[in-house]
Amino acid sequence: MGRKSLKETRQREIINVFYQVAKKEGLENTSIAKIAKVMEINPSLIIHYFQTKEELTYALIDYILEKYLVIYRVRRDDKVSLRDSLIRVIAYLFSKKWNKLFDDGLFYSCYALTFRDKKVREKYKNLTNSLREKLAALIQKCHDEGVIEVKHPRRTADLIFALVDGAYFYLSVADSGAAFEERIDDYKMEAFRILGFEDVYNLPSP
Amino acid sequence: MGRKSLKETRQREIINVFYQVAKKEGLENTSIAKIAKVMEINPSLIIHYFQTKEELTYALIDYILEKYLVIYRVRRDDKVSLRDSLIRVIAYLFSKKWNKLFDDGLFYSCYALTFRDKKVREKYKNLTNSLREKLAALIQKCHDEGVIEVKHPRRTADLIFALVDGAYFYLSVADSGAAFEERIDDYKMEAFRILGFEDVYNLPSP
Amino acid sequence: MGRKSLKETRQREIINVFYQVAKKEGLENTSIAKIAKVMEINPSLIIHYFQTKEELTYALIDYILEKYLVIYRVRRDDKVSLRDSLIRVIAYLFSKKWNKLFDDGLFYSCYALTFRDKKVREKYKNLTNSLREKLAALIQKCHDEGVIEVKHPRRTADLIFALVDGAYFYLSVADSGAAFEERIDDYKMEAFRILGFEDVYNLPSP
Amino acid sequence: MGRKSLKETRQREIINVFYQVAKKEGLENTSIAKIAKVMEINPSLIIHYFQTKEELTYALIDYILEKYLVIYRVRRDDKVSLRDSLIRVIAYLFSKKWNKLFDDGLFYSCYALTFRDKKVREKYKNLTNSLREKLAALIQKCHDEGVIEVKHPRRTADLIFALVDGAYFYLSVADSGAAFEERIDDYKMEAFRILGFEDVYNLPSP
DNA sequence: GATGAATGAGTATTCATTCAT
DNA sequence: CATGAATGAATACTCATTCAT
Repeated sequence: MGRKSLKETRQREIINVFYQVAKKEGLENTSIAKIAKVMEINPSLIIHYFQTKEELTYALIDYILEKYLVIYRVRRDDKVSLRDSLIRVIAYLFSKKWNKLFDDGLFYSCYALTFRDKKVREKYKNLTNSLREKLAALIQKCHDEGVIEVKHPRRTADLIFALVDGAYFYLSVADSGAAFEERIDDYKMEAFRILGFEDVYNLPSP
Repeated sequence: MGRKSLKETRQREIINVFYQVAKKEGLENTSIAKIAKVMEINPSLIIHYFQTKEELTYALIDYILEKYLVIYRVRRDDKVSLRDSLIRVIAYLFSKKWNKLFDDGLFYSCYALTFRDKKVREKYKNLTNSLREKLAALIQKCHDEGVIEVKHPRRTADLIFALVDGAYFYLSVADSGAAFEERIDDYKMEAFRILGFEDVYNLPSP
Repeated sequence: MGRKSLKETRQREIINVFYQVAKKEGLENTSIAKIAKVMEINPSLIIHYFQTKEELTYALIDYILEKYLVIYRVRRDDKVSLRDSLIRVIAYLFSKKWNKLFDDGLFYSCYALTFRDKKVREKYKNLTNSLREKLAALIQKCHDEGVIEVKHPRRTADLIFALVDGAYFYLSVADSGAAFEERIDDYKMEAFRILGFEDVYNLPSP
Repeated sequence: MGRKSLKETRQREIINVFYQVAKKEGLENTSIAKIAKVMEINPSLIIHYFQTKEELTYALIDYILEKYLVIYRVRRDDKVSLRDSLIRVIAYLFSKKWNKLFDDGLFYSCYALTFRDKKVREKYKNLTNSLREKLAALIQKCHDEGVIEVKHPRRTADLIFALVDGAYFYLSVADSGAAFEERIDDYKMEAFRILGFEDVYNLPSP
């Protein structure tokens, strides 16, 4: 009864193109018409699937934020020690790969919406909190098993993420290409110091 | 030297209103027409003073960035010891007052332009670098005079600013009001630790 | 005879909702999509039943006009004298009840179509004429049986309906609520005078 | 200082074209774009002069309603007796010329707005009232000078206008062309009877 | 220095409708 | 019988900008 629903796949497609266009031209310069043009469909079809531009933007933001939670999905490798697990996560956070998860310009544009849109704020809040909580949990575990000694796991996680965010914020503007990788290491080292890894030299690459 | 040209004061006025409107409605929703309406002048007059919207935006960004350099303008008080001077600066960086220098939403919106606009990137780069350099210079001085012991002043300054930027980035979404002030202290403490002030308890308020 | 086809009942339902929505939002603001939304059905289904929007509008107009013929359906009560019958009809025409038969705004919107749409004009023409003819017939009968003395029954019916239409036209804008009922009486009295009822005081309420 | 204002003349022009287009295609089918196309100007210019479609519609309604007050502007001819003055006005009200003052379809479309738009209602209310008041004043004067004998001038004026409005309402739908002129006379005669002119035969044509 | 006229491209959204399932 | 996909044209309105005065 009724035609086969393409809703989910179509919505994915649209969001994908939205992301691509916004990456290139900026969030504020990306209109429904432009997305439609790239997709070679009619603008009203996009409205058909998302009702309003607002809805579309929320969907984009969900799409962004989902990507970031990936980091904790990979772990759980029995052969890897807890210690190495933590080291890997930290190394990942300060790696090009993590930075490339999502286009920075777009990320900050969406982030800026946070200050005027409650729903967006809630979404970002959830992401940032769950990222920190999960790191805190890992730190706690390491502490419990004697791998490291940390008094306030959540606070420590917060500090590390501050370094991550602060580093990317600055380096995005300050350096491009080669210099970036070099300088990010300073921040990573500080993160290890905060955790009490004074002597981590040759880190396993993520 | 005669009085300031009408042009300059007019331009200031316009940028000021631009800032106010953008703060309320968002950068991308602020048009020349809206600014003109608030000022009760003709939109063409704004074009007359800035030629293009782009120029106007650059002017807004300069206006923002100028504000931040204020921090180093206040210092230079002979009665204050070097040590206290440094403590004050750090305390200032992690204070409500610093955070309130400029509207965050607008700040990040402008920052996002960085990724698509070379000129904007250059401006931000200059600001962030000069903020870090000045802090590095202060740290160096403190080191030279034996107040603290720091191996890489610039690297240390970078770390501290990463904490500043990372902290604000997170706290803007995570907490509002009271909680903010409480949690920012964790980051400040870490900054002091990085500088080697293990025992700073009662900090002079900035 | 079996039960009514689903088609007919569905069509009725749709027209009913059309009427409700148009009453609230205006004829020109009522779209197929809005009707469908209220009914929680698919817009295409409405098209399925009516083919085009035009057809749907014609159906709405039929629906309106049918209502008005009700007035003559009630009569035929053997115990009521001819004279009282006529008085009742007149009283009904100038009553709140008659006025409430159909939403005025919508009625005039549809009426306005008359000037551009031949079919609509024909429909309204049929309604107005049959209303007048039936009143004329009643007047004739009254005349024939000596109840009143009227030279040109149809012309008299026309005059009375002019008073009805003219009164509602004016009073709809001029007065709301209480004043309405009061002022409509002036017109009713004039109608009675036209018919030669000089002394009708306590009219039977319709 | 500044460019010469074309505002009033341009606005007139726009309203004029609005009227023409709406007359042909119906009020609800007349868009800003269509008006602009006919005028060979840019749609945004219309917005420049009227801000919103709503404003534009109000202006159209004012334009319509103004026309109707013309009737009383012509009079005041010293050589014409009061009696003839009144006869002329009545004859005018029931003449083709009065009917042609404004396109009927459009008039009723605008009138229909009355039921959903307070401002429009107020406008129509003012028009209908001032038309009636002015006729009432003339009737009063005629009464005072013994030309006619009328108890309730305003009520009488109301009845006459009910006949006018009711007549046009019906005849617009019922008859076109020749028959119209013939049948309108019945209503006119009734108006004269209401005023007590039993014997007006050869009326001066308006 | 300032206004208002005018443009043309662009915005999100709505509309009636067709067609496949 | 009913749904959802898809279209294409239309809507009011906003925008940055140019130009005449």
